[in-house]
Amino acid sequence: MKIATFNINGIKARFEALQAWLREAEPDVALLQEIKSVDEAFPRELFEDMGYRVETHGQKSFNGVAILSRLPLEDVARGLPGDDRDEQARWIEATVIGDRAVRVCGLYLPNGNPVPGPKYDYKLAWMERMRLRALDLLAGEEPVVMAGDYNIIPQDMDAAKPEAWREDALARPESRAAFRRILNLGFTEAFRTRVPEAGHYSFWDYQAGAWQRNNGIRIDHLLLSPQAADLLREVGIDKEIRGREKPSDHVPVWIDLDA
DNA sequence: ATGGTCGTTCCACGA
Repeated sequence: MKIATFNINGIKARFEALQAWLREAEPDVALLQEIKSVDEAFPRELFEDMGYRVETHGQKSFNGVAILSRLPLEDVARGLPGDDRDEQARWIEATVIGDRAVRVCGLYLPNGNPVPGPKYDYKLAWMERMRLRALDLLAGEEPVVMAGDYNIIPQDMDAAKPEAWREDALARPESRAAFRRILNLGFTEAFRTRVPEAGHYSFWDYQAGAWQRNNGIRIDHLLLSPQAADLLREVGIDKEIRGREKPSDHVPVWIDLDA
């Protein structure tokens, strides 16, 4: 079961590039972030015609997450529990029925800038809510994959210029600690556990020729429950996508599970 | 050393 996460930065601007990547990469499951679309405006037929089931959790203009799956989905749930007043569309879950059933969570974690401020407070509060949801999911003792745009640079080795991110919400010690609190529950960060070297990124800013200078950061992650980590076969980042016409500023990150 | 770019929606904001 190949599962990918991809922040597409707007479905209207990206559907052609997304279709091209799906045809080549052939993921069984694609967890999308920043669809920037309400559910009714998402061009679901384009993907259904390619054999994908489509589940969206959108909102107008900003945020929005989706699941594309060519395997059956069960028990779709929308929204991160823990705050009924939170109207931002950043979390979607479903159970994918492959050789094994895998619970997948697609997430778009708040950016949190500027620091300090209400957006940073929201980020940290959101991460605590995510930690509680992760704890619940672990109790099921089943394969769980939580994947998406975490807006977290886990370590300095995950940035080409770590000093440039020192005061940024993506790299602040409190942000990194909140990320580790989730990992420390017993999750495995799939890419880092298989690739120990620095210099692998998933995002390059549109500005200042970041791509051309390889000034990137690694902020898109897949976290595996112990039962999912047992099934891990392979990891990858589809870096070359970033060099194409009309790219997202993120590229797909994926895993292959024996499931 | 600095500024720089997109996407969506509407003429600004978020990243």
